[in-house]
Amino acid sequence: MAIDHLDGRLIVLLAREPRIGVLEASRRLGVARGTVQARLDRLQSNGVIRGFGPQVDPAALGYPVTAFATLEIKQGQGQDVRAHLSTVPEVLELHTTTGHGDMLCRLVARSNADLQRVIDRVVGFEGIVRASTAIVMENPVPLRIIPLVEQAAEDAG
Amino acid sequence: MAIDHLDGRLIVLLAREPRIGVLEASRRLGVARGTVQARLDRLQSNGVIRGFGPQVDPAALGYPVTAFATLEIKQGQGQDVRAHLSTVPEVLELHTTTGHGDMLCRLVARSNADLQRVIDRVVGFEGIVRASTAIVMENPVPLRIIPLVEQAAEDAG
DNA sequence: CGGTCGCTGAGCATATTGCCCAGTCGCACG
DNA sequence: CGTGCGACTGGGCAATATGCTCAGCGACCG
Repeated sequence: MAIDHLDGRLIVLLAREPRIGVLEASRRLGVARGTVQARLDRLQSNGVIRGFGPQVDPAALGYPVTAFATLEIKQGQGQDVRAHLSTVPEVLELHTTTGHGDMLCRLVARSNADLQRVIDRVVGFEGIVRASTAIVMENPVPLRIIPLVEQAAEDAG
Repeated sequence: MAIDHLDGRLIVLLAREPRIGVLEASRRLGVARGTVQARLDRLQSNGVIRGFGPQVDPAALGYPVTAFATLEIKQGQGQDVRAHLSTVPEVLELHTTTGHGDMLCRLVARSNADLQRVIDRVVGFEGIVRASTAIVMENPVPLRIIPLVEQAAEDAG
């Protein structure tokens, strides 16, 4: 669960240059190939590295509009709402939260007009009392993990 | 920018089994290796596939608490606030939005108590008028892209 | 009709992988 | 203090994948 400095360097290296293989990574890090193999295996079985799936840009797919919707759910309808939302392709992510709303979801759409269709589909479900949507204008900090990995590596030595 | 059915199958295949190479992918898809190579190159230069970086789980790194903070910014302080937030490792993502708040950011922390420290650091900056935080309890739909890719592939043929 | 484009199937040299081994080092434990 | 364990090293090996090239073929378009 805790990662050391070498783990941190490995993850950062892979994040920056994903195409390099184990051999090249071992050269960059100055350690033996077997070490990199072992570390990678451990990080993956630990769950620290969940996988190396392709990072797809919804905008390039034709969905340039992103929005966050805060949903208020009728008591006891949580399960149904989750099932409903998971069937909507434009729902990229769904969380249940504390605070004003009960759920927060990330949506994408083909345009602002299309966003209306998506929202209608999202909230067109009994159990959702109210929805409040915030459209994303800019994304100054795209989803990132490197700083946190470096932090974790330092904390652990 | 638009993807066809083969592109869609390729992306979905890579998302499900990232470790397979070009050759294995061509076998699974029933097309020639060169075709897969060409499609992959095109998808990457298109920006549809941004890369194959490791997907790191913050929880496994020791940051099991996720929260979303809505920030209200003093007029004209946007740039400074962005720069400030980008220096905080626990800020995984930052968006500027329409609606009640001006910005929405995703935070992680080592515990609920640690979240207080993170929030203090985030809002401890002149220019941030008010912050409202929602702690994530469950994540019924983790960040996903496959359904959207399938949708896009069908739309385009 | 000619030209272009995408896909196929193949070949080839090179690089990488997965797997094995013996040897070294640091360290905790008895 | 000695022992055993775990991690890392450096090497070797067969099998596999890669990057690259090529000719052929069918579809489409001007």
